[in-house]
Amino acid sequence: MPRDATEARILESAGQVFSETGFQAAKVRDICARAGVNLAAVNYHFGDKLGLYNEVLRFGACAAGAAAKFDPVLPGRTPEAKLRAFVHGLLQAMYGEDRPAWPVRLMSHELAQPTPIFDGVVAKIMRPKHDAICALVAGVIGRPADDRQTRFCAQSIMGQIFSYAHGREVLKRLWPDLRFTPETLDEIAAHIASFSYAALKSFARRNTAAKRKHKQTVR
Amino acid sequence: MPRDATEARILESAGQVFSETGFQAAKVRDICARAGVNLAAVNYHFGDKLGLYNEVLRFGACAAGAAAKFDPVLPGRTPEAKLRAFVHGLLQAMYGEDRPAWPVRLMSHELAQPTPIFDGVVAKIMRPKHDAICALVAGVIGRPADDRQTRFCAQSIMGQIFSYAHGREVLKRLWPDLRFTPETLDEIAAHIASFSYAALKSFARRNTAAKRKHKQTVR
DNA sequence: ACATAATTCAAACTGATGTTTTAAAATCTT
DNA sequence: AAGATTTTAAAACATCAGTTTGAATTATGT
Repeated sequence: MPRDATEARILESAGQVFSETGFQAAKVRDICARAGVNLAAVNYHFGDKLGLYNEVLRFGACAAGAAAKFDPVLPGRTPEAKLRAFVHGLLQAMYGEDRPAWPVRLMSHELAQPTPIFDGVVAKIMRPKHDAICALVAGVIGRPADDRQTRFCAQSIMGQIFSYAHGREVLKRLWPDLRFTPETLDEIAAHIASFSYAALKSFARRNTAAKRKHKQTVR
Repeated sequence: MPRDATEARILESAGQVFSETGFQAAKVRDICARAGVNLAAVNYHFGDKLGLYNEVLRFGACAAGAAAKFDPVLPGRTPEAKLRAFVHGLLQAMYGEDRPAWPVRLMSHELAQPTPIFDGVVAKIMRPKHDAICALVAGVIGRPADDRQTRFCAQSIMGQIFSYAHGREVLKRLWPDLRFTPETLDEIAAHIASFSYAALKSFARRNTAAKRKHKQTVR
């Protein structure tokens, strides 16, 4: 929500600087220099450094959240296709070529040390994704959406996805050749989807088997 | 490797403070106050703030790495049992009741903004785990250890495990009731192992089927 | 017990950095 | 176009925080 060109430029450079160094270590002088604006502009437009950070975080989270537009229904698609679309949407939002890289890195800092804004980000951005994946998982394994097994499965799927974001510095060292081209993104999404769907199907089989056995013993 | 009581106290409090706020935002005055030592002690014993941080990181990484003692052979066990032992070992190292919580949080900060030390940590601590899980995966799915599919599977497993560490602030908000008791740790390890093993087996089936088909067409 | 070295302490120092100030320039309003 | 308001500019301010200093204290070795 930048109101004019100056604020927009500050917001953009602030996103970069904050994401590189975190809130504390980021220097207002750096941000202003990169934005090509005067030092006082930050205080004038955003009150203080923290005010700017809040705005940046909200801005970045909204951008990322909006990018991961997930059609939870996709009528007529198989659960695996839905899962794959979901995973791909999130990966795209984080690693897409048209996406700036800084919102993800900013989130890494928030994960390490959440600011008060983080609550809102989780509630508005993460929670919907989480609920969507829980519903999808629940449908496949045949358990309620708030079931313990359902949640562990949802965590397993989310964990795989975000490992490519928050574990990128490890990945970069363990697998330096991996490039995040659009094709690779497709490949990763396909992998996570088929990996997870196979696991879910196995759980589904086990669950129905257990249910049948339970029926038998009750009878 | 603290040489005396003062250094040990500084190291301990520094671990806490650094893990709470990251390197830059951590204040030497805080660290010294918590340790109950004079402000100058840090510079006297560790040269400067960065020297202390290096020592803390090395100390924490070693402690965590040593704790995750994984017997990669475990002769006679099934692959799934091995996988479960592996997962449990890592979770235990990160969340075990006897483990201090700060090394994990410190790693979160390093993931967000690696220091030069991080290279060494990955090489010495992460790489062995990664290689071990790659070998295990390779054995199950019937592909080489440096195969692309193998690596994606390894990433999927590692991602699930570390999601409980680096995603804890999200998890805390999305699933506030979850408590990390020893029983829960067992439960999570069992879940990740069976989730992943089911996925791996499915890949194994698909791979052998593809191989057979390939043979057929070649013939 | 003494001398030497090692450690601890309180205080001061220095540079960095967020913020404020005051004036000039630009923009908008009527 | 004139005046008012908003925006930019350069410099100064004030505080915070890592480091240094030199004296006081404690430990060590002979």
